[in-house]
Amino acid sequence: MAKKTKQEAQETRTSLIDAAEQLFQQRGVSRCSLQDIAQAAGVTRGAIYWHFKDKTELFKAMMERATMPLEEGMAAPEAALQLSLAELRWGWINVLHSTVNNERTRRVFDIAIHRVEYSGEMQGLQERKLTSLRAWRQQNQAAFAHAVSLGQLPASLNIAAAAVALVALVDGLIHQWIMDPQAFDLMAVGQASVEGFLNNLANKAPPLLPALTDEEQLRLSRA
Amino acid sequence: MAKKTKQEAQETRTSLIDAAEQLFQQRGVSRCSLQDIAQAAGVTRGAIYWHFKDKTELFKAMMERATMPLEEGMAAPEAALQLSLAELRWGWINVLHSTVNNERTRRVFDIAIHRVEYSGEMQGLQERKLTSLRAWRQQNQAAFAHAVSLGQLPASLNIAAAAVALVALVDGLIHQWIMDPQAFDLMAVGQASVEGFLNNLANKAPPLLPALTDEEQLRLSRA
DNA sequence: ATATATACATTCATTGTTGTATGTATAACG
DNA sequence: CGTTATACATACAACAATGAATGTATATAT
Repeated sequence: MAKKTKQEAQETRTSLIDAAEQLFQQRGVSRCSLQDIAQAAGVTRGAIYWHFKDKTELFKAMMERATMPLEEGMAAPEAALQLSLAELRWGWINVLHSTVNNERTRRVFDIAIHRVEYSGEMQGLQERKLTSLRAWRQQNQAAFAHAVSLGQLPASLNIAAAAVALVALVDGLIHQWIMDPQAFDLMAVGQASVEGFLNNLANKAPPLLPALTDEEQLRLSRA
Repeated sequence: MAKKTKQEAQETRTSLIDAAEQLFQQRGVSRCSLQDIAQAAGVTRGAIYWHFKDKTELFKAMMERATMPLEEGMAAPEAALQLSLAELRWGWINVLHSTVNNERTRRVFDIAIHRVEYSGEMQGLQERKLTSLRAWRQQNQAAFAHAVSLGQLPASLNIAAAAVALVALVDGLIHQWIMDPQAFDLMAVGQASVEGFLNNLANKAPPLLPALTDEEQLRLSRA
């Protein structure tokens, strides 16, 4: 067939990624062939092998297209040291907002969570995700440290543990919602949860529950 | 070859599931063949097809063997209505404990989270997971309702949202830890987080952060 | 205007995997 | 003690998917 103009080639590339996004979500990454993707995009496998080395590279391109805007939303590391709690909250709310309102983000989250195996060629992607997670934790921890220095949070706060927990909370909420979107309102519950969490960090109220009983401690110690 | 005794057959079945568990985690479910599994177990594919209908059934058997004890840990639904907050905490701590200390639980969590695609034949497993999640939420919500009726928690509490958040928190912590076990101490952070969360439910302290500014609200409303 | 690189389509060979069919030695059963 | 169901091993057929090789028409550069 005829050679396409550069712009047309870019459109082909885009529609290939679009098709992959759809099919990956529907059938799972390993369960849809390059033939399927090419056909859905209205081209042949030749086009895929022209634009991408193999399925893994196509997958990476798809992920990058969707996660790039989110990564930008995470401020530069130097700036993180100066992040206020209000800015931190704003960052998390933004992530939730784009999860709910951006269809592409939602689809790609679903793919990354449920439709791909992080093994073999895809192993690198898990490490990338890990790096990203650590960056989130670092940023939150730095913001907590800053808030402590301002006297906004108590010095006794375990900022590392708090950062882990907050990231886990939002990550968990997104997971739950992706799996079961009509179960709850992610924006509402998410915002309330994050604010409640931050509130609690400043809270020095007496514990609601007594410590674990001796018997409970004992049961835990028995492997 | 020779026919095995019934006990030997059960041992074969067990070692097949063992081998699958190992290989699924190492290479991902779709990336390891029945040939691989059989070879690792010291038998041939014939043995697999004798004990299981296909790879999906083998996978299900593997999951069930590992999650059964955990599901038992979740009390019966009638009992859930009477669960105290202390018992709720105990249940969560137990899940964390078995995540950290039971190697099989850890491996299967890793497989369920990172090494399998929930599509096609595996779709049913995601729904099973969903059912389980909803049960967890239901149980927590019921416990919160009970605590409200005892005056332990304020009547103004949104118990449904609180249940979602607590499940998300623990689920998120487990996810993070499975992905990056040396990043933090799951038992310590988990226990502190759960207790902090429960504490916060009873807390009526003034908010740490002001409401979102008008400009922030506006930015969210722009899709 | 010509040459060359581009953007694919087409074809082919190879391989891995699955499901099934069949073989077989023996444990279990009456 | 003979029969039968069992617990696999072996062999076979069929397909699906990949990657590479090749073909080709045309944008693009010179």
